[in-house]
Amino acid sequence: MARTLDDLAELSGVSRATVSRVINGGPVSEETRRRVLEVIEGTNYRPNLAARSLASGRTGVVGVVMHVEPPVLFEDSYFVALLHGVSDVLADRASGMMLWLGNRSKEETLDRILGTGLMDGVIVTADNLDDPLVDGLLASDLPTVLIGHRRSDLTASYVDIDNIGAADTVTTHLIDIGRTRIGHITGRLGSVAGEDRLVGYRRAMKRAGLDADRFVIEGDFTRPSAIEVAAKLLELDVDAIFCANDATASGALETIKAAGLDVPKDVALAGFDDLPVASELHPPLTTIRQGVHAQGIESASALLSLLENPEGGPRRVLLPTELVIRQSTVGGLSG
Amino acid sequence: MARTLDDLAELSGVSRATVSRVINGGPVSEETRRRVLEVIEGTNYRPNLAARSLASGRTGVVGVVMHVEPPVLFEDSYFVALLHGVSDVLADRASGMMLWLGNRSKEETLDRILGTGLMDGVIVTADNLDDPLVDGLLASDLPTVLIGHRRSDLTASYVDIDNIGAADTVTTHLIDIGRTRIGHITGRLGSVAGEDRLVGYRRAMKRAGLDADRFVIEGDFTRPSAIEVAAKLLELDVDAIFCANDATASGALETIKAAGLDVPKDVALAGFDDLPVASELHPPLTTIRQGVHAQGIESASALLSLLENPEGGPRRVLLPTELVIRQSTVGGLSG
DNA sequence: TGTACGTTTGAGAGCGCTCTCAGCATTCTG
DNA sequence: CAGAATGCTGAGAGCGCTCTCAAACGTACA
Repeated sequence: MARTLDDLAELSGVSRATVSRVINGGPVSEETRRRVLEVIEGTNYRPNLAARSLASGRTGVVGVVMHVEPPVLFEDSYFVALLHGVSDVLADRASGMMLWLGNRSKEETLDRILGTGLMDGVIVTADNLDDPLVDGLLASDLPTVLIGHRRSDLTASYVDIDNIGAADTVTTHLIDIGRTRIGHITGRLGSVAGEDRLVGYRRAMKRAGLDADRFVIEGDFTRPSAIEVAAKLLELDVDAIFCANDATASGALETIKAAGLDVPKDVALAGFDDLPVASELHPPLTTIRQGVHAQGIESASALLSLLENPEGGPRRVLLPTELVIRQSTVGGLSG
Repeated sequence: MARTLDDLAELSGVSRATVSRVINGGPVSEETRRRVLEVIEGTNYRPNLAARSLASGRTGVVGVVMHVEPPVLFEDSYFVALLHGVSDVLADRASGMMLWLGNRSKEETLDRILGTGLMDGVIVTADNLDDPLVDGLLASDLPTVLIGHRRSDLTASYVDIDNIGAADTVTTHLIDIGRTRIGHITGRLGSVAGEDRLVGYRRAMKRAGLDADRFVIEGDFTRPSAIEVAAKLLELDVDAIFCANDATASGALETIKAAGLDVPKDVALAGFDDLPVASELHPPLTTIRQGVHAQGIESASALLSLLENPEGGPRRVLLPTELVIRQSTVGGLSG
C-alpha cells in the first residue's frame, strides 16, 4: 500500500515532484498525469497533512471561535445555527474545522489558538465591545473574519447585520400598532448586539416622541434572566415589550402569562433572531429574522476567499434583516 | 524573536535536542533547564505543531464526530450538551478539537476524517444500529471512543447508559401511578437509543401484564414529528405517554393541550434526557436524567486515557441514570 | 544549422521538530 | 583502583511534503 509520495513515484516511474504536481494541479503532460492518477486510484494514498503543512505553511484547516459561556450555548440555538452555516461551507472546501469554545479565559484561548499554528485562518464571533480575544486575533497574522463587529474594527473582515436599524424597525412596529408604553429588555450590556439594539429602540422611541429611558431594563440574552426582570417591567404597566432576542422573549412570555395577562391584548411582545423557538411559542412571536445560518455561510465564504486571495483587502458583508410579524403583536393573524 | 528550536538553542548555548527535552520534559539538569526556560520566557516561542506531528506522529488534536442532521442538532440540545462536556476536558488536556458534523454523507465524512490524518483519536456518537462511519472508524487504526454503542461493538471503547433499564424504570413509574393505557412515542427506529428504549418500555408493560404493542407509535426524536403522531395516540384514548426523549415530550404536550386535555390528570407524560427544556415545560416534565454533560466528560477522558496508555485495553463506561419525577406525572408535587 | 523559447521533468534543499545513539563525566560497586 | 552503572548532552538522521532550480527536450524562427 502506497503511503508516501515516494511510494507513488516509484510505482508510476516518475519523480516525487511530478506526483506532487499531479496531486496539486501543477503543469504535467496529459499522459504522465493519467498514468500517475491510475496508480493513485489503485492505492488508498492520503497525503500527510502535517508534512504538507510543514513544507507549505498551509493546512486547509480553519478555526471557529465561539467564546461563549456554556449556559448561553445551551439556551440559545443562535450559536448552533451559526456553526451549522459555517460547517456547511467548510465541509465542502476546507479539510477540517477546529472548534474553540469558552472553556477557558479569553487570554488563554487566544494563546492556544495562536500556539496551535495549525489553522490557515479563523472565524470568530465578536460579541463584546471589549474583547481581548478578538483584538489578539486581529493583531496576529492569522487571517480572521469576524461575525459581528465593533466600530473599532475598521480594517477587519466581517459579516454583520444592522442591529440598530432592525431594532428601530421592530420598535416602530410596536408603535404602529398603537402601543405607547413600550418596554425593552436589553441584551447583555457590553455586547455589541445588546448595545446596538438598545440604540435602535431609543431611536424609534424618540422619533415617536415617547419616553425612551423609563421602560428599559437590563437583561443578558438568557431566558432565566428575562423571566425575572420582565416582572419589573410589568409593574411599570407596559403595553408592549421588545426583547433583545428570542430566548429573552420566551422568558418574558412566561412571566406575562404567569401574571394572568394576555399577549398581545394586554402586552404585545417582540423578539429578535427568528430562531425556531419564535414560531413555537404561544402565541408565535413577532421578531426580526436575521438569517443566522446565512451569516455562518457568509463568514466561511469570506474567510476562504480571503485565504485564496489575501491581496483583495478585507471582506465586509452586511446581511439584510426582515421584520416577521406574528400573533404576539397582531393577534388576529393566522399561522 | 525566537521562532524555532534552533534559535532557542543558540540563544541559550545548548543543542536543539536539549531545548526539546526542556520543552517536553525529558531528562535535563536543573541548571540547564533553568537557563533554557529563562530564554524561552523572554521570547514568545511557540512550537510548530506540524513539525512536531511530522516527527512524532502526535498532534494533540482530537476529533469529535457528531454526524447528525441539522434539524436534530437544532431541536435537541443533547448534542450541544455533549459537546460541552467533551470540550471541557479537551480544553485542559489536548491542544485542539476538530469537529465533524453531518454536512456530508457518512462515507465522505469518514474519508475526510481518515484523510486529514491530523488527529490523535476521535470521539464519535454511535446513534445508529447500522453506521458505516462508526464501522469505518473502528476498523481504522485511529483510536476511537464511542458515545453509545451497538451490541456488535464488542472490542470498542465506549461511554453509554442503560437505555433499556431506564426506559423500563420510567414506564414502571407510569404503571405505579395507576395508568394502564400507556402509549410510547419511539425515538428514531434504527437508532440504538430508539430501539433500546422501546425494548425497555415493552419489558415493563409485559411484566405488568399490559398490552405492549397497541400503544406504540413511531417518532424520530424531534418535536414536530411528536406533535403529529401524538394525536394518533390520543385517539386510542391513552392515559399516559412515555416519549423517547424530552423534545418528543415537548411536542406531545403541545398536542395534548391543544386537545383540551390536562397533564397529568387526563394524560400523564414522561420524557427522557432531562435537558433544560424538561423543567421549563408546563407542567414540568418527569423524565430520565442521563447526565449528558457527564457523558461528554467521560468520553473525552476515556479517549485521552486510551491515547496515553494504548496497552490498557478498551475503556468502557456505563453511566447511571435517574428517574426525575415532576408534575407531568404526579400533579400534586411542588417545584 | 544555430539560437531562442516554452514545456516537462528530476534533483535536492529545506520546513521544524523528535528521537536514537554515542560520548563524556561522574558516581557506585566489589 | 578497575569496571560497571548512571546522568546529561550533542550530533544527526529522518518524518513526508513543497518548491526552486536547472536540465532535457522539443519546436519555431531566422
